[in-house]
Amino acid sequence: MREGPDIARIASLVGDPARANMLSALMGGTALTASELALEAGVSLPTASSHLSKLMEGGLLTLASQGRHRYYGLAGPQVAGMIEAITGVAEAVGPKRVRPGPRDAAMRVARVCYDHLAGEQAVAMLDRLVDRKVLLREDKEIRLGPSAASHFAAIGIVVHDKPRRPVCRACLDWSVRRSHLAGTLGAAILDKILTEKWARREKDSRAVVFSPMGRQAFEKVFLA
Amino acid sequence: MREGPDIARIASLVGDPARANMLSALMGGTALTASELALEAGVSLPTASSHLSKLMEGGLLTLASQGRHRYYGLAGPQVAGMIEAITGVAEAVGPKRVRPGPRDAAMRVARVCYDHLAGEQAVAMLDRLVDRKVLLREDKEIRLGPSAASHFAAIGIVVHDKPRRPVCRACLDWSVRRSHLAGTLGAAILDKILTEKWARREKDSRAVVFSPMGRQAFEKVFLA
DNA sequence: AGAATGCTTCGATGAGGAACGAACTATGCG
DNA sequence: CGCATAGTTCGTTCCTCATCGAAGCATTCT
Repeated sequence: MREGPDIARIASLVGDPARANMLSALMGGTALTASELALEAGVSLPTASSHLSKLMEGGLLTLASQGRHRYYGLAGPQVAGMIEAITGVAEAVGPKRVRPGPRDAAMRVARVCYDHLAGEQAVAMLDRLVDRKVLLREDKEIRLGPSAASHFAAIGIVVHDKPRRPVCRACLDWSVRRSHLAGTLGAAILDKILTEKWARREKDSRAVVFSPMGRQAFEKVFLA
Repeated sequence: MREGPDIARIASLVGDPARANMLSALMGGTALTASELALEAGVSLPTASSHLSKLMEGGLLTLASQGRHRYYGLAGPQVAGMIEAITGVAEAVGPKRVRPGPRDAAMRVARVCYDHLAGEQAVAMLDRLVDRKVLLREDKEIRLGPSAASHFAAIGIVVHDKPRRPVCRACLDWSVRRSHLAGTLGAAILDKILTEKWARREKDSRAVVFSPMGRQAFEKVFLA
């Protein structure tokens, strides 16, 4: 019998369909209320509430009470990364994917991963930033290059030098199976993409759809 | 209700304690037989077999049949990465590691792993044997060195040159996270330790407790 | 205050699945 | 061939846990 971290406990939390749906919904990055999550999961409110307390107890969620609303969100990037990893395996071993619908295609191109961008676009972006030595990829770690601060400042992104969480993190992309950029920098970039209206979030999905002009702007700034 | 890859299915496979233990055991990279995995998981053979077919069906394992042995291994790096991710979260949110009890401490020092010795003692022993070039460590494989036969013969251990199962095998130690010696040689050594009464097995546990004199003898022979 | 909304707790029900013993199949050994 | 080892399949038992309705708190609105 082995011991160590109780991985079964965590996995079984994700292993219930209702809870898995809730977690997937929260991968969008926005905190949701119990009722919204109940709807996402397709269960009644009491059932959802029970699931949510289990997820809380398991440390996978955070809770922000605002008046009579209680907003549940993922506990952190590490949890998000775990969900992505599981999603990747599910995708890979998943039974003969029926033809991916248009929404799946959009998801593959660009989607929200917790608080940063994922998908082919995101992977390409990280590749290019590393190519240009703005970022330095070291094994599994990503660090800022010497020119990083000025580079991002020119775009209008301030890179905090002492954030609570890492500026850069590699996050494995389930659709491309290569890393994309997470961390505060990844979050800031996604924020820019959305506030500049280069892209908009698909309703009720994690997909991020670029406008033709937005794509051009994005490519000019990040893929040049 | 959401669709997409069935993450709950995958997570629930990992979510059973027995299966989680098996997968953790396989994280060492070496494929293991059903009986070994049953032991690791602390369940009976039929139960283990049932779990293994579920893991196979879920696509998390590969199977290599060799004669009447069936070696199960992780399906690939992606699966390993997922386990790592889950382990990371479990570690992070895991309840304030309670101080390991006396029996746990004993387990950490020396315990039975299927039919050979594991724990700090076993890891130290393998290190020393490799140092002295009695055994040769090649990547994940372990082979007999030129002096091995005479060396073990002197101790009273006959090394079969054509055994049914490998003479040497590396087995990852969960407490030390390094390899110890398995295979028929590992089994023979454990046998010697017990028949010489250097140590006795703790009742109803995998722990192996050395007597003061037994420890001296063991160290003289294997750690000199 | 009273009513309405958002959510949790309680209790009962039911289904899934984890467990093992016993019997069966397959491979290897003498 | 018969015996031993490795593993699977079958059938049964048992228990966990997901589910929902009803009732109970809590917060805000009027």
